[in-house]
Amino acid sequence: MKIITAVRGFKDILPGETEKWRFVEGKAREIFTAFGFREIVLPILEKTELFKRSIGETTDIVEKEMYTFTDRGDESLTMRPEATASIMRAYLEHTLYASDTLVKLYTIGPMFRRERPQKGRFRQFNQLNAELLGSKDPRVDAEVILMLIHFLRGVGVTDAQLEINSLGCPACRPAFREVIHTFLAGKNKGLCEDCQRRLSSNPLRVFDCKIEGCREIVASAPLLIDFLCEECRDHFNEVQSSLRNFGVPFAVNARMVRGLDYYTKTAFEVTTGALGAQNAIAGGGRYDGLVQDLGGPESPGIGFAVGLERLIAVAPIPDEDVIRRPDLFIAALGPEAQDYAFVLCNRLRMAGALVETDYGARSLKSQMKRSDKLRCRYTLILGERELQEKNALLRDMKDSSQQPVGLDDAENILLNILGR
RNA sequence: GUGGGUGUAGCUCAAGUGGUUAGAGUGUCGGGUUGUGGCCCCGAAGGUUGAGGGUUCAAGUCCCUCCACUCACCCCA
Repeated sequence: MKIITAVRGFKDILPGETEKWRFVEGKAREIFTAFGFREIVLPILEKTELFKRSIGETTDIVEKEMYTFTDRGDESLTMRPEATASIMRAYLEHTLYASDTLVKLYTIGPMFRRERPQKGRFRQFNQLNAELLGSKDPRVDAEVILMLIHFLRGVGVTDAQLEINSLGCPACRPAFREVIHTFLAGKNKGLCEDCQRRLSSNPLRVFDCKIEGCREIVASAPLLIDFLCEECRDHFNEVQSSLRNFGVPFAVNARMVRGLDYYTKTAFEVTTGALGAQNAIAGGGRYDGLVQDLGGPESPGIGFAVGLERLIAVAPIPDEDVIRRPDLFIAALGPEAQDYAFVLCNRLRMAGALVETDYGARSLKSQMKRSDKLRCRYTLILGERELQEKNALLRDMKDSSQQPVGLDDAENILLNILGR
């Protein structure tokens, strides 16, 4: 019979990997907490309308990547493709803005997008999101970015590149769209097919094209940051000076755009060379109009998302740092010793020690081999002779030395040796 | 959605232009040696060669279809 496999693009995270995930999540909680962020846990399923309104009807995510279905009550539901929309929904639904003007939230969990799987891209993937609502101070932008960089360093990622840009606001962006559209329309023959299409749908996207011909044209194109309104320009400058004050290295990439419509002003991306084409491990930006678009009060916000699969793929986390080695292996020979081992093993576990044993009545050789493989610190050898003499041999795996342990108070002696 | 690459044991890979019973290393299990594990030696289990069809006396090998994985486009974290 053929076994059932996981759905395409959906991955199991196996022991050996899970420890790294817990390590990264722990680091995030520790650092985000220090910056005053509180955790929020959100549902995976939302009304489809939420994503259409926030991400944008004509974005790729909404147009062709969402897992959308009609449930038994004839309601259109969608498995969230990102977290910001849900956070905004909860923010409004529970009027979180009423209790404090500044709301800082983070969340960790799976997102779903039906794309073709590829290196660093899955249909279910996990994101770490942080959002700060209620301030449009540019120093807040820098602070959020600082927190992100600090976190990445905390998990060992030090060679990542931070790029920032300003996407303008409803005051200056439409005018620039006209400028760029006019500019490109005159040279549209040199553009690739995709970019010809983008010309009408979203001209700003042409800046992001990797095709040589398009890049050449774009190289001489006017840039949005040269057309920013005064407010946006000042904001962007202050974000940059704040980042410099913090000593956060960055580069301005005037061609960076984002795939979600709600971004305004500051946008940023963290990339690494080790991931192939999917080189962004984190991205985010400001979204000053989003809450209002969803029917709420004026609440400027900024946030980012970290792709955890990608981060864990590049973060240098050695196994030794995160996987707990067993303290002790009890090798028992014969039924009586096994009975004894069963009791001792579990008593030690209840006292907090990580203890392994073998139940198969197998040879000492086999049991020692397993002890080695599990990299147990100590091995306790317990045979009939030892039972009669009321002791057992405790072998230190590091230096091969061994010492007898009295059986009458083996539990205490062992806990003492194991440092528990 | 569009291309390219790859599918043989749990894992990494072999099997000249089709040709006996599809092999090896590693891992697993058992045994020998060892002062009681590591090193070494012996043995065993483990395969519908991704699936289905076709060509042929004969298919892991050639052809077709499908599937999966993978990389890239696209998009994004």
